[in-house]
Amino acid sequence: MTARIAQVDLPGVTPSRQQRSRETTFALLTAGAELLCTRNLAELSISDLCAQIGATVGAFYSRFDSKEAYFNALLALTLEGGRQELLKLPPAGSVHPGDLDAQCHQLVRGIVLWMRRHKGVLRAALVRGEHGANNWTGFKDLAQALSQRAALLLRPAPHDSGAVRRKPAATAAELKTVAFGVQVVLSTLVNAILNDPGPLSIDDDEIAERLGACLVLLLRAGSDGPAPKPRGRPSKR
Amino acid sequence: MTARIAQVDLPGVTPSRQQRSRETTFALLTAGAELLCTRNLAELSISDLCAQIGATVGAFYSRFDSKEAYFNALLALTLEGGRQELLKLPPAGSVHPGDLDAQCHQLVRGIVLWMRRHKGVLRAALVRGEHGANNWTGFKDLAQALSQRAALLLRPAPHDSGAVRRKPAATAAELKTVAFGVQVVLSTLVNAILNDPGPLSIDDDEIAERLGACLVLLLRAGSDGPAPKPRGRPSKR
DNA sequence: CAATAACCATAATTATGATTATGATCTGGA
DNA sequence: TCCAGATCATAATCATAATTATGGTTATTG
Repeated sequence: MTARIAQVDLPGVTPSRQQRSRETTFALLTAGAELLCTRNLAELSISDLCAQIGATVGAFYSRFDSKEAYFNALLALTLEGGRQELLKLPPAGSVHPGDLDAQCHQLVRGIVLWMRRHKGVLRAALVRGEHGANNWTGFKDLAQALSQRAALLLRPAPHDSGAVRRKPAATAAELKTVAFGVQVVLSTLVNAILNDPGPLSIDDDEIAERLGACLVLLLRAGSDGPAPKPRGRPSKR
Repeated sequence: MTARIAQVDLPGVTPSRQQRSRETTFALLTAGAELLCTRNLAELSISDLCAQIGATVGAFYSRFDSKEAYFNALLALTLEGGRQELLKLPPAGSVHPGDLDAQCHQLVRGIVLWMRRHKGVLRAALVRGEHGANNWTGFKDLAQALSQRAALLLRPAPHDSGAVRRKPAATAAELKTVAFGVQVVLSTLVNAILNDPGPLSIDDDEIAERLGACLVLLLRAGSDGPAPKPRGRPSKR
């Protein structure tokens, strides 16, 4: 999404055969991402969008099959960028146990920075009610990938330090703890983008601090202590 | 919202002068809450809504000024009910320090149960992009009230046990910690309602367990240890 | 430098659903 | 019981914005 005015090959997007159309396609996508910081998807009319870049609806429909296809493309590109960027966090593959704290903070901070940069598209996508699941699965995939990433924080890669004090593989319970931690972190950020309930907003650096710390607490509590004391009957999932 | 077919006096709602209309008003509100579990607000057409209860659009518009007024009323009633219900949680006003754990769990569980029961309206309200702030402020108020409530958990009411080991009033830092904890809990639940990202959904009892435990961790960490170690420059707010 | 296909602008068309107009039918108080 | 509202049903409006139709303009290619 940054600078590559390269081909965009996605369903519902007419492939460009000339440089000109590649540019309008790109311009439309970029302008949309920008405008979605203000309006939501329903409020973003095709003609507004086109006016923004000095084009007309005719141009739009010669590039995209429909408004939905357009937004799907925009979202797909955004998420793909996110995958690229986030899955290299935290940078170091193997860490010393003591680094858990720093690594968590770094991971969360990376997520926050990415989300800030894509507020508009993310909000629009998250708000889009029901419809085809095509939409939300992309998020789930990303979240799951992040979860796996975070699991590595807890249990460094098997071939790591010589010490063999812990089993190399994380237990199922630990995996669930990690997944829940990621759910909490992402949910808080998503809600900050959607509703900004306060006290901390997505643009406060402190939100990254606190969520990082929160993740540390959850991971630690889940890995040494027993599972959070069960009450009531067992739940599903 | 439960059984009182009493007057509903809200802006945009025409006051009923006959029993009949009181009933249709109530039926419309109830049916809307139900239908919103499936569709979102945009997908809920007035005629669908009316068909649902065997009425027609004429009836609707003789009760409500507009669709927006209708939903505002629905939301207002829902939130009012929430205030009534949630602000009596946790039941005991004064608690022993050791009860923090149990109280947190109870508070969170209460919130979860309430949210489950109002999924539809809550989702619709949360999804409603931008527009007049009339909407979201209701939530903020509730969240803030909950926050104060939670603050009491941390620091029991001043006139409590004879022991004077802690200052009776919570520090500003502690209040912020509490507010953040509430933000995390509510955000996770809101996102569970909106997007159900997993692993835990709003209908899993385990989500209440884990969030309760999470709240405990956050409160404890914030009240004894120093604030989460600051890195980078200080943030706003 | 044509000729042909891409590309795009303009001006309809269409679909949807909220809102209103109009007149019947009901209700509660006298 | 009877009637003046109150309430509701039906059938138009209206507004909005997505989508299409049509034809002109621009780029590639032989």
